[in-house]
Amino acid sequence: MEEGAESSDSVAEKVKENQKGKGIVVVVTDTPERSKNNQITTSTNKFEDSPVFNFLNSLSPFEPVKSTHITQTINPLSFASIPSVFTSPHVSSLKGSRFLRRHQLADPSKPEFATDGGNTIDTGEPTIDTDAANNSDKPDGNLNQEGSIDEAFCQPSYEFSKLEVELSQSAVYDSSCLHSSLTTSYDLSAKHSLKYAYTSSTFALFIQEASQKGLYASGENDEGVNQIDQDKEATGCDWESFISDATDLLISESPINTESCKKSVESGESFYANVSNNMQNMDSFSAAGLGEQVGERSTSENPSSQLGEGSGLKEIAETHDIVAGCSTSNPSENMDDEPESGLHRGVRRRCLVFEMAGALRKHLDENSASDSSLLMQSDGNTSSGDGQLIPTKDRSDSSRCVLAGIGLHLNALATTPKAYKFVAKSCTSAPHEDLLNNSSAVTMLEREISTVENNVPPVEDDSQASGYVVNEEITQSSPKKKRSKLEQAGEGEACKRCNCKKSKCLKLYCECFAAGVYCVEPCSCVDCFNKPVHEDTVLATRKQIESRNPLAFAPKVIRSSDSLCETRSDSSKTPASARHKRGCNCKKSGCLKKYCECYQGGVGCSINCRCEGCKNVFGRKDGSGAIVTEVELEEDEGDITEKSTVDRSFQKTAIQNNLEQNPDSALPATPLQCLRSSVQHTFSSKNKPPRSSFPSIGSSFGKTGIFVARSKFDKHFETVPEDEMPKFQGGSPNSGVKSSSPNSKRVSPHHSGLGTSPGVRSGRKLILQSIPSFPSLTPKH
DNA sequence: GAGTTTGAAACT
DNA sequence: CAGTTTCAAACTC
Repeated sequence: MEEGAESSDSVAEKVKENQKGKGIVVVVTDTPERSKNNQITTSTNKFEDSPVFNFLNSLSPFEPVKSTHITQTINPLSFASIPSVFTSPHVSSLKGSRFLRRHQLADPSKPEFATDGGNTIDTGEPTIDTDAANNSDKPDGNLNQEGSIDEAFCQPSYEFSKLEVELSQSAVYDSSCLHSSLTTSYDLSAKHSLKYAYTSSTFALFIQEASQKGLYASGENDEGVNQIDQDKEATGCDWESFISDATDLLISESPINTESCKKSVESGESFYANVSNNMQNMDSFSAAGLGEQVGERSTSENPSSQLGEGSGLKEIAETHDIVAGCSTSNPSENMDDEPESGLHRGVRRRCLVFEMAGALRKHLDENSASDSSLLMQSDGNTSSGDGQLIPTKDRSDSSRCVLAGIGLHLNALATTPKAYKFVAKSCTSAPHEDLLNNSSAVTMLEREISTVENNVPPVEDDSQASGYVVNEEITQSSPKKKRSKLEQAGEGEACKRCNCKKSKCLKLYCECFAAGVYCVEPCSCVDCFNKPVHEDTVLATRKQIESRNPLAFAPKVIRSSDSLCETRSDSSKTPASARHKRGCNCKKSGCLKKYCECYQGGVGCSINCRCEGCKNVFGRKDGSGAIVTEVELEEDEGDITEKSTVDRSFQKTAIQNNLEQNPDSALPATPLQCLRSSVQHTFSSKNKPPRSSFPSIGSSFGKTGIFVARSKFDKHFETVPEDEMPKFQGGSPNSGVKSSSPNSKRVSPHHSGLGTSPGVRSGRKLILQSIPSFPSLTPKH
């Protein structure tokens, strides 16, 4: 295998053989561009002739290894191992210190692709040695970096905004690296020029084969690409802007490549699109993983890498160049292809960038990623693969967020007016801050949704829909709502969230926390720990609280039967359908003020209540109002359809009863609306939904993973509104909990939920199944 | 906006 | 489980 001594021809032959063995190579050679390959080979030959090459050859020991690696690397499974091989100093000699740095940066991509890259390069041709060396170096660097990356990822979503710029930059940088790695790995002998030369279709084919062979990395990339595209269309605006900015910066930085970059960018999209199309098979997860990794890398990016905040675009540009060089392997080669390389670079950047974005999104969307973990694991990041890592990272946000808020958030938001407000706030709020806030808030929601989806496949669609809806609200409708609420209602609350000063927003005192939502700007809390940054803390606290009271985050107000409403609702006062799970202890408010959770929730007091002098408009404990007994509840449960009616009636009654009300409240335009509408309507009373109401609703969902169900709820809500709720509770371990309430308050809903009406519940049962997602909330377990 | 009231949550 | 304290929302001025 010692190629150094061998003539270029012999080397070429070997390369061919190796390529064939790989299979990937075959594809390349087969491609129409084969001529290019020839060219490349010639170039490589030239390169071989070069003193540098000779020098490298003199260092032959490395080369042999390369060849060996190649074979090994071929195995898709052997990702990690390969990289180590080439940590030779050669690279440095050839490329100089600069490369070293970059390598690290560039490397990140390799770890993922490392196997491929290493193989291709090594097998490919001796000339490539430098590249291989680079690659080899890269992997190591990557590994190290990855560790740092993880941490970076851990950063909360909201912080993410801060990092965005850096990320975008770094992402670009990384992306280029990734690309290079991909291309290199696949190109093998063909080399970079060929890669670039390849049409997207060929490339796609090539990738496909590779992917089939087990080149997950490629898959990841592809997905990333797809995601990117999607992201562009869907969410991506921000990302795109970021990316574009970054790219622009980069481009500007590297005058040489500017045009090419632009072109590449343009073509790049299509290119990736093609690739993505071909690659769709790949696990989305893997792609996500890449994105994360990339992002992480970029973020974590070694300081050495220089992307450092201020550092500069220059460095980035350089890195790009370097990366490009790496990918192409030899500067000389690049020289030939420079324009292309430039283009590719640009493409890479952009694509990568998008990938990141896409990956990130995916993470958000796809939290599960269990599968992806495999891929990720190959990296060192892997842990990411674990639910944990994922959560920690962006996803962390998502997952964790989800965990933290999990279903609760959405539920709460959806159901509770506050939630609604919350969303609106984020949307409406001022641009910058709002964006950030929104992002965080949205992300949480999305994440939750995504998590829910992940956890509960069936619901996915719904959840997604809900998620989208939420987004829409935020972006579009929310403002209106906010305004309307805020203005009309005149309540500053819409914007406001919590004002915790001593609880650090880690206790149920905090509405946000109770609702399973992170605190946002509008919050005037002090020393707030209810933020993505402190996800761990939040989760831990949650667990604690839950351990004490499993239903702590469950909805306080349980809607039991609608039928009751109808029957009893006649009193008009009773939204009998719903009851506070624990009941109230009002002594002075007469259950006529929001101090009373029952009143707040728009429900009548029940047996569970220990209130004194109850005058609850919605129903008195004594029974004057509509008090629902367990039996009644159970009976009520039977009718799903009734629920809707009940809700309506309840809403009406609530509205009537409630002096305060926001017209808006009644209108849940938001995606969550459905839930809200049902719920809110009940509360329609004021703009603000009673806090309890939110948390209760949201919480119930959240923990159990109900969240997911929520989407269904929303949809079905009308048809089978309450049933779900009760079920949850019933399904939830705690259903009994309520009963445990101090006064032996029993939660009627509970009853209904549990055993009741089998027929109706079938649907619920499904939901309940999804509920298990609850664990998902605490992926950390 | 500051202060008071209120009752849930948390603590003992 | 009961009593007390802490807390933050709701409310009042």
